[in-house]
Amino acid sequence: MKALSPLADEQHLTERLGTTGLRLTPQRQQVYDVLLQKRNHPTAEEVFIRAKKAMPEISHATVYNCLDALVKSGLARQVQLERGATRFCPNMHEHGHFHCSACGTIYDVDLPREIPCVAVPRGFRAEGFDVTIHGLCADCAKKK
Amino acid sequence: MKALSPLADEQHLTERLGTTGLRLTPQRQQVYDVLLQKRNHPTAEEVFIRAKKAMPEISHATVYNCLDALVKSGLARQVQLERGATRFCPNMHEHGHFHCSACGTIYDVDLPREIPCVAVPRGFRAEGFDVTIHGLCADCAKKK
DNA sequence: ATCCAGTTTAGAATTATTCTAAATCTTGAC
DNA sequence: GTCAAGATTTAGAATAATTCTAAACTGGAT
Repeated sequence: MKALSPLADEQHLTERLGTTGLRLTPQRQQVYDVLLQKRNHPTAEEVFIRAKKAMPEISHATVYNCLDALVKSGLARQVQLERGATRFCPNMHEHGHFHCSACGTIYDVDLPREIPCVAVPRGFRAEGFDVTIHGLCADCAKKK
Repeated sequence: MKALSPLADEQHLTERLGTTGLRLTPQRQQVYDVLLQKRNHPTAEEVFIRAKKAMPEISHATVYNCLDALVKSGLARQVQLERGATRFCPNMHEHGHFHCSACGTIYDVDLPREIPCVAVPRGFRAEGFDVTIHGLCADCAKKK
């Protein structure tokens, strides 16, 4: 019998990965455990360092691969929109962004007039917010 | 008399930059014009390439500097949260993120139960959304 | 046993961003 | 006007983040 991960529910992992045709591997389990163990929104590099402690042979590329696998199968989120270069926008009116997950294009979208108030923790001072919607743009939705 | 930028309102630029103690320079004006001319959420590299056409001696570092200046003085937004490494989060419950602009820490925050519907353009298929609030966390707000 | 697709590995390559030091420009004080 | 201080720009080096590559490994299906 394999040692069960103390954190990740193996069955759940296998199931979720399965939905995207991906396998549960020790590395993916390890990376997932790292995310669960300390929920401080680590970077890929931090995940790599922490995963390496338990699994010294794990490589950089594998951590990226595992993170992709987790994100694709809905087990983790990228806090940032996408990897790669930062994008800029001169539209300072209140608006949100729509990010097409197929072609990567970003569109401005209107936000509803009524913005509900988000409760921030005591002592926090909110200055603004960003809303990003992800999905498929019209062109990519048609092609599917 | 200096050639007036066809797009950027020089007075407005000077004013906004001034609020953060920054000067209006030809490079900043150029970078701002590039953003205004084609609003396709370009990366810094794209801005560099386009700015170079009108101002061949402009350097990479200057483009980054100008973009920073524009963002700091509220003339442009970074579509992504912050530059640098992408962060990951295993919390798949509906929640938003609070990003402290002073220390960079990211906190999970609850979203209101009532999420107003955002109208996406016809044919677009929305799959999910992200909300990020920026401001100061309690610790950093106290220090100010 | 063999094949196949998926996965991992080390390390190279590429891309994105920041840093450095010198040169240039502005502004305000004299 | 002249000068010093500080801000800004520049080219290019340095660093950081991410992706790519080719070879080796794995586990399940034939």
